[in-house]
Amino acid sequence: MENQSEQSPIRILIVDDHPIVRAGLATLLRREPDLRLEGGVNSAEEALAFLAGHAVDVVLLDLRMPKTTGIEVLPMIVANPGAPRVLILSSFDYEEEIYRAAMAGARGYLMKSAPRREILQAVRNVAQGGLHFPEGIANRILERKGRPGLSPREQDILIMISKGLTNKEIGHALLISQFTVRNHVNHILEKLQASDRTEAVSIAIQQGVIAIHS
Amino acid sequence: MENQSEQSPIRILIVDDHPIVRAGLATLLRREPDLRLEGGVNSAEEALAFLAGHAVDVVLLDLRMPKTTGIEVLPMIVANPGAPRVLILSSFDYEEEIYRAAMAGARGYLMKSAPRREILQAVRNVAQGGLHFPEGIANRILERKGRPGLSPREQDILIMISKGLTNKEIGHALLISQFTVRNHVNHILEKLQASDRTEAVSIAIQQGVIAIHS
DNA sequence: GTGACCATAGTACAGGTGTACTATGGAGGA
DNA sequence: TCCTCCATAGTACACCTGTACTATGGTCAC
Repeated sequence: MENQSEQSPIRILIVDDHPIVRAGLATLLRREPDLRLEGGVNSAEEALAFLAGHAVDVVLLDLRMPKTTGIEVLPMIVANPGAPRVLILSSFDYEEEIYRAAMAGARGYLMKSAPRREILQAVRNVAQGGLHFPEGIANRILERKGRPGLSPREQDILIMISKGLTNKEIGHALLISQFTVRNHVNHILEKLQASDRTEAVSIAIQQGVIAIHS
Repeated sequence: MENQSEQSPIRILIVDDHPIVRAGLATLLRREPDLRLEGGVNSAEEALAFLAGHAVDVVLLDLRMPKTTGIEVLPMIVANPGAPRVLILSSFDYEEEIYRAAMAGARGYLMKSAPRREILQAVRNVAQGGLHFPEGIANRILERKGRPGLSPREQDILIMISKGLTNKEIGHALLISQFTVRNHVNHILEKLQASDRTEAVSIAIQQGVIAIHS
């Protein structure tokens, strides 16, 4: 595990549902003698199947994919000892997403808009056991660590708020009192530092706390 | 303008701030004998500069870019006669974005997750003067055509709503009465078919009517 | 110039929201 | 055990919101 470039190459799997991105990464990685692209798949399911049959050092994982998302397979990939290191590739820097990825065992986080040089550096860095989280993001994660996250109940309620339901309607739907709902709402406002339910939804979508429903 | 593949190749410019995506597209396009990649730039400004000095048939344009966005340069690219055809490349299918791109003169709209085959087909289609909007999207645009869009004033107010301001605060900031603000809000709710201001923000972010502020 | 839309301003009222409290019971960590 | 967090439930009150109206003046297209 010292100088990989003169020993065995770093074996890489790309997991991304965008053919263009897979092709771009493949082109980039193939130029490097110390890196070997073992495969590219377009879903979380295929990634698990591939990993069952191939030895891989680093998985480049897209977070936003149809069906099973990157954040969902991440724990399954890194679970057993000797598992590949996972480097997240994302289009966004939604804090919540980065935070969850870090907590779920990702070894690094890269924006797809990163320059080629940084991508190669991150792959090598992660392969050698390092962590690669971009400048500033680490700080933001630490900031967030102090603040508590939303509880499951609070998340449920926030999603219903984003759909325009009133406290009374939410209480009815969840079979709890509207007063309880109001308490949860107040906690949500505190935690997100929002001044009202509308700003809370805005912040939550922005931070990736709740998904943008289509 | 008949059979391009046996005459001059289709000249292409890629405008995208993601190096990986540019590399992937370049790899894809270079394999095709009837397509010629003239260049790849990473911002709207560079695109205009490039187009001033090079003849190009098709521009592959990313909508989401830092500084000037794709939607902003689009009119500048297609303005003069003999201008290249523009094919939008987006990561999303936000209706509002597609609609605005179509209205601003784009000849096609592609998701980055589209298969390679479809991308090549779209490029050739657009180069020959055709339109390439994916299934379903055309219908959704037509549906939307019936509905009026938000007026500039309404957009201003919606953005302030998303930041948690009350009607009174918005009125004060915009130097108008809170009653006027309330009227605008009601029009926003009608137009977006939202049940309250919170759902309006949720819908607006989802549709790309207002940006996700960072 | 007539109609359509936009931006402005107002009134009246029912009902929802946010704040500030108190309170209980369960789960889990130190 | 004690403390914290979570989920639950309630009261009281000031204020905000959404609805339903009316109304005026400007712009722009037909």
